[in-house]
Amino acid sequence: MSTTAAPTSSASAGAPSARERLLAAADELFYAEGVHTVGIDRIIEHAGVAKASLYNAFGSKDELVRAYLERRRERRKQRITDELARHRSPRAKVLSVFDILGRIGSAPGYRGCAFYNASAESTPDAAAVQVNAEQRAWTRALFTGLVREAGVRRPDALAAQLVLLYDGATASMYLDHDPSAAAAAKAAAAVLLDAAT
Amino acid sequence: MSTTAAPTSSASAGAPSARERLLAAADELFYAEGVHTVGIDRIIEHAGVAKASLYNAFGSKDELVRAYLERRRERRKQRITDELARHRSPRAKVLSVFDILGRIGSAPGYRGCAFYNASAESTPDAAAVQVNAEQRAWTRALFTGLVREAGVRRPDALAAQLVLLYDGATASMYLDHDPSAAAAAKAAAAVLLDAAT
DNA sequence: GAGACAATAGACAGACCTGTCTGTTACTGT
DNA sequence: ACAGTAACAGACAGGTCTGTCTATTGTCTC
Repeated sequence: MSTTAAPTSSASAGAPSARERLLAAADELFYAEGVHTVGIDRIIEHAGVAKASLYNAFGSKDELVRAYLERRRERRKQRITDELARHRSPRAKVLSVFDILGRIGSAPGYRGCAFYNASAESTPDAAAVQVNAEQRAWTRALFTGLVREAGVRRPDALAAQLVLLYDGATASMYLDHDPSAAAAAKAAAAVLLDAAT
Repeated sequence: MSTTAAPTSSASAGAPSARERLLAAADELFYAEGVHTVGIDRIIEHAGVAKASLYNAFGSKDELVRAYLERRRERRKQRITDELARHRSPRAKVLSVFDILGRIGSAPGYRGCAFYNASAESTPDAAAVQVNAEQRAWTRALFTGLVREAGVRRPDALAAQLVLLYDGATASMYLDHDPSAAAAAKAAAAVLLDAAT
């Protein structure tokens, strides 16, 4: 016991733990090729870790998928809240979300929404479906709050439309290999916002 | 030879051919559970057909997936062109597309875009990805043409936004189990259309 | 130095998948 | 009546997948 660092996170200056290397490998391979296509063996090989370590740390592949998506979810939330803090008006905050989307979609190796993709590959009871639902609820609540702050009469209705643009931009950037969909979504969001205020 | 009906389609009054029963089973099972989850054995059992008949008719599972998606694609095109013929103005035609979407999303067993879902489960060289790209190009061209008819200055830009709403509504209806997303998309489309004309 | 502990490599079981192949049955046109 | 054809049932091969288990190595604390 004593003050030994927990094995689930890296020691302050040491090499990353097996758990973290597994998460990094999962993040890379699952996103690039899909949670179904990528098998356990490729994950552990890429992480340089024994199979028993994976099952010791996560218990099953499904739980590894959950941890992979949860980490993405936290990252996305952080990125959005950080960006929102840089703007004052609710209008600018809403529009800046689409700027983030554009930067995400321009990154090399972009393959669309990790949550949607993992859900589409899974059975309805899988962890991916749960995490996806959580992420969607968070995004919708975010837009609803911002739109309400902007003084829109019926915030739910406009927020739902902004979510449509958000989802649509995500899909279009991926399937059409065209990050400009985010800018189109931003322009549409501006029109809808102005029409509602 | 002579005037024998081709084995690929049913005789005028006879029972459906093995090929058609396979397509019907594929349409049902692939859409409901995913092209990866559903194996060959379940398809042929559901169709009441021998395995050799499947490989004789389609050659591989991937080609069965292609045929399944191509059929869906034709059905969707037909449904939209039929609906468009019932309206006069380009504006009404555009908006009616979202009415169709709402009816599709309200049907029991709706599970989102068959093309996207199959693509997300497949490797980039799979038939699903090709058919998906074709379907997207068709939809985009449809909107572009209608918007041009409506006299919009830059039809491509508005058409891209309508595609965003189309994709977004498809995703939202599925993931949030809420067909009203189509109505929200229709309302947003009306605002964008009016702002552009 | 000794024991505890975490991680290692890798074999293994059991299930599932695609695709091939053999042999049989039923129908259809001449 | 008979040849040709389509479909049938089902075994089989060869591969992949998840998850378990054994046995070994290295490291850290007392």
